[in-house]
Amino acid sequence: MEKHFEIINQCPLFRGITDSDLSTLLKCLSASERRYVKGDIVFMTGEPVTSVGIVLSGGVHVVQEDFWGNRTILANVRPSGLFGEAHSCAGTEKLPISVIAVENSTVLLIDFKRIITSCPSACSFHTGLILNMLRIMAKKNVFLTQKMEHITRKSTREKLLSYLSAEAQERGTSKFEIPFNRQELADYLAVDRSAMSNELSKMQNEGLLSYERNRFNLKLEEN
Amino acid sequence: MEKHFEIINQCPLFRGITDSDLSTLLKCLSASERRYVKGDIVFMTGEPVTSVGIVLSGGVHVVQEDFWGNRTILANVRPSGLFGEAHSCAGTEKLPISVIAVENSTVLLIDFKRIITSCPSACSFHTGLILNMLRIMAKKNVFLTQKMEHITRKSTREKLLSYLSAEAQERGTSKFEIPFNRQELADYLAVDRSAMSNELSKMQNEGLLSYERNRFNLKLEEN
DNA sequence: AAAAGTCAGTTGTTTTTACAACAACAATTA
DNA sequence: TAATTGTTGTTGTAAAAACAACTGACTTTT
Repeated sequence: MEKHFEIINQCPLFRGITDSDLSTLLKCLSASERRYVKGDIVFMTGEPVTSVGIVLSGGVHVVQEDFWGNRTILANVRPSGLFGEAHSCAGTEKLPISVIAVENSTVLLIDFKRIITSCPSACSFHTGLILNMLRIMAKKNVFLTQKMEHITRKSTREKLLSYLSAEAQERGTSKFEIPFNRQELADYLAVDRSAMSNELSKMQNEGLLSYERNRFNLKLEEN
Repeated sequence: MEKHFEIINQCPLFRGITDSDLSTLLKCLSASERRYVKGDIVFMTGEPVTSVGIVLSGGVHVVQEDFWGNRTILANVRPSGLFGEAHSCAGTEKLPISVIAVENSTVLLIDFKRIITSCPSACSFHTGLILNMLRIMAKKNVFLTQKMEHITRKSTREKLLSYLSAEAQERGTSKFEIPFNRQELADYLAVDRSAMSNELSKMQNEGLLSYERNRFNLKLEEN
């Protein structure tokens, strides 16, 4: 497992924990390293999940399969990436998703109870780990809430304005750059790219805003 | 503050904590009770937030105001309801939302740092509190992720199928009831009610599913 | 029992969006 | 430099969605 220490350290769950402590901590957590070959199922839909996973090598997909068998990839997790934290913490009884190895992979599994239960030897790292976990989920929460805010708007225009407005406010200026190209923005807002481009054009004509590539400028009134 | 103990106890943050302990705990947390008159601002957009709030009486709105001043109500928090937990935990520097008293209200504010920092007297409740917080955020996380999964679909049909499919899988049966009426479902999926009703009709005609009021039955193939 | 209210489905119309195809331009690579 | 690839904007068309208005079934209130 030692050879993966670098990867593990990059995982936000272990932020602030030194290499020398890591070994003790992992033992204390009874973390277990598992190998999967391409196509293997790490977590299975419908089953309960009690562990969080960290990809050490290879990669896994978080996928969802609907009633009719249509499969959607929800996430692509790469080395040092975390998965299953929300469900194992929330105590989900039937996983609504599956986790599948997309190539030969190694994964570190940690029983969630172990993370939140102080060990008999009262190792001081649990607290740090729990706080890391808290922060990870809080950030994801904020992210999802913001995105939801944009996506729940009915029209493309409203989605765009909601998103651009939020960017402007976060930066505290009406001139700003966005971290997406058009296709990425369209995917983020769940709309068609060309329709979105079109809507941007219209808004520019109407004097609501101006832009060039990923530089935007929001305008109050028409001036 | 004692008169609000019942309300506080109903807050998921204090789950598992007895009334007799509550008093000690609140003191340890330096929880402060604040009064607001209708229209007062509890948290202000653009400012950092370091506390979580619990509504004791009255009620607050979490609102978002965009660049052009259009206001949206994101949440309506009633007594025993929690707000600000994700942002105060994530360390958001500029709050993207405001919290406003919709009537004369009392609110309990707790500094987030106090929650996550073990007090000198090593009161044992912090751990419980932190775990409650973890679980609250994890559940919200799961909820948001699932909803996002449905809403990011482009067409009304896809949104419906994604949602209904998830319900069926969660219950482990193709016949189930949903906890929404049509208008609520339409709001949840961010689509127009009549258009949604229409789409449901079409799908029933096509033999994909059948329904009556809020009882649904998903069907494999046409049979 | 009548009246009012709620809820779901239906229809027709208008508006919006997706989709497809292409042109202009920029950036990258050979 | 030429060729290739990627990105953005534009246009036309077809499909989908929103919107508005109305019906009928069922509930609750008076």
